[in-house]
Amino acid sequence: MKLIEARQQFISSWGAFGTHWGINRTMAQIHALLLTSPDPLTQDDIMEELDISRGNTNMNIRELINWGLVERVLIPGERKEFFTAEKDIWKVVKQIVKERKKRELEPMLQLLDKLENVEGDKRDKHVKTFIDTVAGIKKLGRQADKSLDVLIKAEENWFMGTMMKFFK
Amino acid sequence: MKLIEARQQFISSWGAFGTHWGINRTMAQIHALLLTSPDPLTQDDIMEELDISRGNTNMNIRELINWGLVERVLIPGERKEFFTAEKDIWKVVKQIVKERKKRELEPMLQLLDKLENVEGDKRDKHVKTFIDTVAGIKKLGRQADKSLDVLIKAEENWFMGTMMKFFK
DNA sequence: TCGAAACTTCAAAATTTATTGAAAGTTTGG
DNA sequence: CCAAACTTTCAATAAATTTTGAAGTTTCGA
Repeated sequence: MKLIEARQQFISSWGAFGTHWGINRTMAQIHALLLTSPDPLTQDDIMEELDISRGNTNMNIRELINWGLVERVLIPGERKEFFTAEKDIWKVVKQIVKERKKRELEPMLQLLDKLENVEGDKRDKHVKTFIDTVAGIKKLGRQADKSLDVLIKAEENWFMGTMMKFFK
Repeated sequence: MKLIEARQQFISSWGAFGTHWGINRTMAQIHALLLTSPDPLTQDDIMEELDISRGNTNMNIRELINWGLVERVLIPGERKEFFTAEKDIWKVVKQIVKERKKRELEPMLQLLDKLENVEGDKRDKHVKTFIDTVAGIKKLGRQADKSLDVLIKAEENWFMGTMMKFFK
């Protein structure tokens, strides 16, 4: 398979993959493009490669920067801004975990705390089922939260090495 | 907070939560409704509680059954079918991990295997960056795949207990 | 300070995804 | 076997999301 073809397939699959994870297709494709690009690209490069509009490109680059996955690069003597993606996949994973934890897991845990204090008699099976379900999710959620904190701080070699050894 | 209100909030939040994870709102809401329901419900109960159409309800129940999160229950003397959700959250998590691994991670790894065999000279930095990126994702992906296999087979107490102790 | 290049914004349009509801299909009990 | 009760399907519709592109703003060099 030729590079051009392989790269296109990677970009397109990464985009489709992203949509299963609540990330929009274009954002994932821009990320894939930058991940496989040896040098930083300009907004115009990205527009052209992916055949998307200026506005769309701009918005999604900005969003990738918010996620900490892409950064602006200034190239001396160039007026335009260039963009580059973090290539160390372990760092990428940690960054995504960190953001999603903050944006999704933590608010959910806060909500569950509130919901657990529902009024009513636990002898009522409706009340009991509700409280037990919420408590169960909360317990697992808190454990996951702590485990993810460790992952976020860990070095790849240590974390993965230990995981593999540990779980044989 | 009253039960009715708390439950509505739970259902609605679970639905919103689902949309960030590639699960449609209604499917997540039906799941939340069943999770917090002490007894099995019929399709009509679900339609009424969530105020959605018969077709929509039916499709999403079927999808939840495909995911292994909900099952049909036959109640003696009743003509209608009843549905109930697995209440053990650890089992729910394992089931979701198992399905997503199969549906998403495994196909992605297969693709990466193929893409890594791109033609070309590694001294070309475009080729090199592409191969290195793909290889990096693949390596981490394979490790994640194995770790998830362990999780899927594990008991909650063992797994979470070890995680917490281990990572202190 | 000005002008052009670069960047950002956002309302409207296009696309994608979810939902409805009526028709077709099944199952069950008499 | 028939009719009633229930379930499933799917084309049409509605809703949500993404994309566009042109107008507006900022930045930089001369």
